[in-house]
Amino acid sequence: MSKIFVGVAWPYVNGDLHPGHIAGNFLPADIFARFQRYLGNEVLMVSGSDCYGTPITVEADKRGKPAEQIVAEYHPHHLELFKQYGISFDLYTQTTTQNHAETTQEMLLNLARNGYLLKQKTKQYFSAEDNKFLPDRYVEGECKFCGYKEARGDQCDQCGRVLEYSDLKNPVNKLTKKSVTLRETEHLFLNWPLLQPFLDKYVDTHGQNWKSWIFKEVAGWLKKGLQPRAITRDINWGVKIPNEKLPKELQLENFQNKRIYVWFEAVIGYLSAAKEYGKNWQEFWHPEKKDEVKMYNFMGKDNVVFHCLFWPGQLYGAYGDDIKLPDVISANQYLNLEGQKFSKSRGITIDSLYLAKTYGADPVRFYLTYIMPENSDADFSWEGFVDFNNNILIGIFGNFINRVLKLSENLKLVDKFNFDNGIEEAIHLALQRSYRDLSKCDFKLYSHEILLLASVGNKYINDKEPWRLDKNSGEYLQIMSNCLVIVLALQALLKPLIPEAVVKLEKLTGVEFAKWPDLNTVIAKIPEIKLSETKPLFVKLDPEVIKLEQVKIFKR
RNA sequence: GCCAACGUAGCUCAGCGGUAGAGCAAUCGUUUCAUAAGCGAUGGGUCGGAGGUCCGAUUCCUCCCGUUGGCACCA
Repeated sequence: MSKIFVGVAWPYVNGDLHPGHIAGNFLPADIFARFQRYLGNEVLMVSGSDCYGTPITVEADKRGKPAEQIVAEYHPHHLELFKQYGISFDLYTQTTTQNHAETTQEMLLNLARNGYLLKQKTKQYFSAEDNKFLPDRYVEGECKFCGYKEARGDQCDQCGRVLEYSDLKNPVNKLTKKSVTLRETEHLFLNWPLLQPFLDKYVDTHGQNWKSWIFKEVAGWLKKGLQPRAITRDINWGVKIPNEKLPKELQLENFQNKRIYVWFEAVIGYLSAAKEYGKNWQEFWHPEKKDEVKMYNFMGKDNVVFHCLFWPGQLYGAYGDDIKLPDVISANQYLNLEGQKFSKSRGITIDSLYLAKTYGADPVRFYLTYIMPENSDADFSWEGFVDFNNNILIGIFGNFINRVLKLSENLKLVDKFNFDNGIEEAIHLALQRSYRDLSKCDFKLYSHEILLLASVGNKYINDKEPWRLDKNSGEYLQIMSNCLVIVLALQALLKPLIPEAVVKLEKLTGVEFAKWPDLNTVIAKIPEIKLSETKPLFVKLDPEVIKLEQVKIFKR
């Protein structure tokens, strides 16, 4: 038995999560965690709400509420969503805990002690009337490139360019429209050039386990050379700087109005959440032998550099060889909706909770995996979903289960029978390939593999036409035994993907698999089968659903 | 602008140096055990564009076009 750490990128709590978050982060992580537990490994799966940073304060200002209240409002929404989708976290916490603050400060102090921090002056927008610095998001002005009047301090929404300070004309405070000026401010920086030799080596050894596009992207960053990066900023919402504990030369003026930067702090949640979970967290993060633990991180493509470079760099810089580093970075591209980006403000979205409640968590989980954006952006379309539900999930998979169970009623089953041509091999292959795909985090491939087996089953039963035979004949028993092994194999294979449906299926067949089985284990279960009255596992959808749901998205 | 990824049948994608593949959709045929599901067959692609390397390129190289992410104060 080995230990498996599953860390999922921490989402902001400034709004509800859309199906893209599920497909890109939470679902792959959950399938993987369930798979590992199913293998008998000890899994610790954690994540939590990323509570700090400007997106939260922006939302808070917009709504005229304190940031704490935004967090308090959305965090429970996320918890409810995970419950609905069966995302099996061992702990889903938030970054506002005392434990997280202490862990973050400890890491910062360690980095200072190990000589990886610098103090540097930078320029930042300053509002004289408020007597405070403003994050770039709070500043707007005219874009130098396209003339757009409401360009944000960091980026122009019209032409999409990243803006430097000199690129924004007539900058003003977005909220009060009073003009702002650039002023010098003092911050702590992480001295990345000092950590680059370590990261070159880390990526060289660990990058083999990553998808090639991730590896190439990270290699591109290293090739350009890392630059020092600020780890504190002028804001009042965040983890406080342990200023008095820092060496004199690193102490900051006016530190009461500064906080630790979110990019630096949020990832530390992987470590602090493990501590909060308690028990044997040290065995995950400080194992006696490094290869007793495998550490996996799941995220969207926007987060790659933070997990592939910055996070391992922070860990190594603070703890040296005394800490476990992430092994596998599994990042996904984005999910679009009906060919467009998800956008809450433009209404291009689906209420994730409604989706699972209305259509069932399992059909949605299966569909999202079937189209998972692993190597390129993918598209959720209602036509695609209904088509998948009716023709693939029910037509191929559900229907096969149903017809076999109906035909097998009242049969006396034994585990001595002969496999017909190709059946044994098809099952063996499905078990073997699914194991391989899940181990490599190729979830889409895994879902396709399973459907292939159901398809083999449909062809087989069609060729054999058992309904023409005498139910008491040996040949009938033989055919149905072949079919039932396929059903049991499907049941076993689908456990990490559609847990609720598998529980229903277990009740129908009377068989359970406590551990990921091999072919012989599946065969051995045949005599244990006790069929209950067969009921369909999934609900067929009226194609009218497509239009009804699309109207909700495109009503404006 | 720079660093990367992606662009293959109507749709979703696999293939990544040797005469273009799968699933779904479409058309035709067929079965009735099954949620009118299943099975078989057929049609459908100058593999984003232009050059280049090679006996041979969807597959390697260069450039271009389109989409996406990142580019250090969004994480």
